[in-house]
Amino acid sequence: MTESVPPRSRPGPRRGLTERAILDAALRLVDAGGAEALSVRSVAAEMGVAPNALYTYFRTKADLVAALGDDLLGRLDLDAALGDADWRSAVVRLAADLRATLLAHPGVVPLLLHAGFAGPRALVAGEVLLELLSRGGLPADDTARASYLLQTYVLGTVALDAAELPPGAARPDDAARTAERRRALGGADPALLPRTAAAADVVAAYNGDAQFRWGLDRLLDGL
Amino acid sequence: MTESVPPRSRPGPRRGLTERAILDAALRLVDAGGAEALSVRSVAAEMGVAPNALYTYFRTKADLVAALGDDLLGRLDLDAALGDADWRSAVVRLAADLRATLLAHPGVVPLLLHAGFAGPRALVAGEVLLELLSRGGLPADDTARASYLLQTYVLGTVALDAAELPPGAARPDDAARTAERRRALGGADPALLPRTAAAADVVAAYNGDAQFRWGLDRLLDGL
DNA sequence: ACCTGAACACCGTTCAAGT
DNA sequence: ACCTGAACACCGTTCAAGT
Repeated sequence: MTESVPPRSRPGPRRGLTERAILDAALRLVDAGGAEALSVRSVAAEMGVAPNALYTYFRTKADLVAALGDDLLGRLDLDAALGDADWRSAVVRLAADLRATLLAHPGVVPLLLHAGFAGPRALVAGEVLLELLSRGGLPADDTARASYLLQTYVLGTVALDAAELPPGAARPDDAARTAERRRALGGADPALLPRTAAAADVVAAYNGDAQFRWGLDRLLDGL
Repeated sequence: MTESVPPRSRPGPRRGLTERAILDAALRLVDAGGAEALSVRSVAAEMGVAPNALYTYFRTKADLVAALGDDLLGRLDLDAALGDADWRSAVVRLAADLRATLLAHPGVVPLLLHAGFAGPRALVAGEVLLELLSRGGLPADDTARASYLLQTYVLGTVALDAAELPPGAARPDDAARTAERRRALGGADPALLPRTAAAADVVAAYNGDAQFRWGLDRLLDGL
């Protein structure tokens, strides 16, 4: 009998290969294996296409990474923050949302930090933060600087937390966090670093979210 | 006439290839070409040895990167901070030193963020920060959390700033910063992002260091 | 317009061998 | 102990060609 069409491996368009599907596949890979599991070739393999097929949708790998990061920022619930009558709790809500969204995909964090926050979704989120702060009645210049301050705080926190999260693993509980912090102290002699040894217990005893909100409150108190 | 020893390309030990020299070469490459200019092979080429020669000194590239980051933290002037009679100005001094040290080598920043701050030099610097904060008379638990807060702030600031610094270029002045911020807004319609457009001018009008110290002061006020 | 195959100049790392 | 040469399984990207 004559061969019918070979399953699917000839040139030409395919439905199913879209920008959206590529970003979903990329996020899946990063979630499973961390930032270094993301390559043009691994994404292509995940989608069952030739590596260079992706260049129809993204000009370079850097563009793909930027789009992946911005896509994540597009998932923030900006309306929820804008709808909060109290400006300060609205800011806390937005900051916590950003933190949770990024830590749900810790492998993306180093990619995002390297790429910067210049995508369209990032700009919109920044605009919302400025709106919320302006409701607080700060002097105009302070609003701009406070926005920058808040962004750096959230990013710094997320960066440090994400660096501790091994790819593909479940979020560690408090006990695991404590163990990890102690491990990070490594072979260092606790007698030489008495305050560090003590602080590791204190910080680890709070879960990351409580620690995050404590710092956020201190920061808002200073404004 | 008979050939004397070929210049130097045979197996066997060489003086000049040391951990220190490797880190210096690596830093030179990162300074010149950014984080992606750092490869095991590029460092080896810079030193005139075979790529695998480096594996005598570092088990993996990740180990080399971690050592590079920690080496930078070892350049902090901890004694200057400890010698400052006023605890608050000592903290500001240490934070500014850290920021300046990292931004002097912006290409290292993404590497450092990914690797975390778990090296011996990082631990010692953290210990000093805790010491300074404890002089401030905070409750013991707050000292630990304030230390974490300060670290995240400095890191976040540096990460955002470093993402804007092109590798190999001179530190941009205020005019260049303003132009860059406007460019980052890209094709975005300023009418849709009115507050962002206004804030870009405000933030860029301050140099990064003044902005950094403003945030640091707000933060310390909240403690 | 959208995809494939083949190729280019790279990677990090390992292994056997030389000094 | 310290280095080289050669090889392995990878990269991102480009180019010509097929539908």
